[in-house]
Amino acid sequence: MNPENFQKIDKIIHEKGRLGIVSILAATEQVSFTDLKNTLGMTDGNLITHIKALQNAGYVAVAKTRKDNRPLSLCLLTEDGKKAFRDYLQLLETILKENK
Amino acid sequence: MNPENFQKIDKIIHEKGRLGIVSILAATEQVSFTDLKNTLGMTDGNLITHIKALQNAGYVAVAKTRKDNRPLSLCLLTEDGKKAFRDYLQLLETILKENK
DNA sequence: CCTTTAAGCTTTGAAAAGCAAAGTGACTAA
DNA sequence: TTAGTCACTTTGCTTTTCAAAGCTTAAAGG
Repeated sequence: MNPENFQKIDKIIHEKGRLGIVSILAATEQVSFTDLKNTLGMTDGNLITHIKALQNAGYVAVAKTRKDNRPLSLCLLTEDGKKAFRDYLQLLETILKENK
Repeated sequence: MNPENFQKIDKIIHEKGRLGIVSILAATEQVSFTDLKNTLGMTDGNLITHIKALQNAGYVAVAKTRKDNRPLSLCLLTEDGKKAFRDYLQLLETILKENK
């Protein structure tokens, strides 16, 4: 049991909602705001707040495009985001192992 | 990738600080306030707040004893707490597997 | 045209959570 | 007696979370 591991947890990714967002982006490369919302069952306001937090951390980039004459915000993980997520998963695994 | 898993995460345990507390208690059965503080490197105020949150959730019990004429608060996981932690670890494992 | 409706975000403000500084109370050594 | 320390607790400030309401653009109906 190494207590330092807990302090190392990346709070940006660790949050429930954002963990969902990042997981989806890690699996799917590029996902729209609306798809994220529907998939995760989050409210608009909640989702955009978390996306902003991920953007501020430099983990997610948002490309504002249009489709069928409607806004279409495409979200994707940056390289930093991918690395942060890999590190996060790694750390979780370590913590899991220690707790068995 | 099952998005429901993220919503299932137990927020009480998921928080960084409390995850540390619960892990230690799961491994060590009974730990004093001061030992928790030193092991986790948390401030007094922060630690007691998290312990209270765990108590309110029914996950942790605190026995207030004395030793060498000083207060000694012994913390331990309740059965509910043990179960909640097991479930949490299980869920993390599932999430980890899905992200590989 | 001009209103209404809807999609797709954004803003906002209230509520909850996190955190450390200051406070308390019981002892203890000087 | 009083200054100090230990072991918590309280307090209040800051940050974060979250959903309701708002904004903007676009199509549909009259």
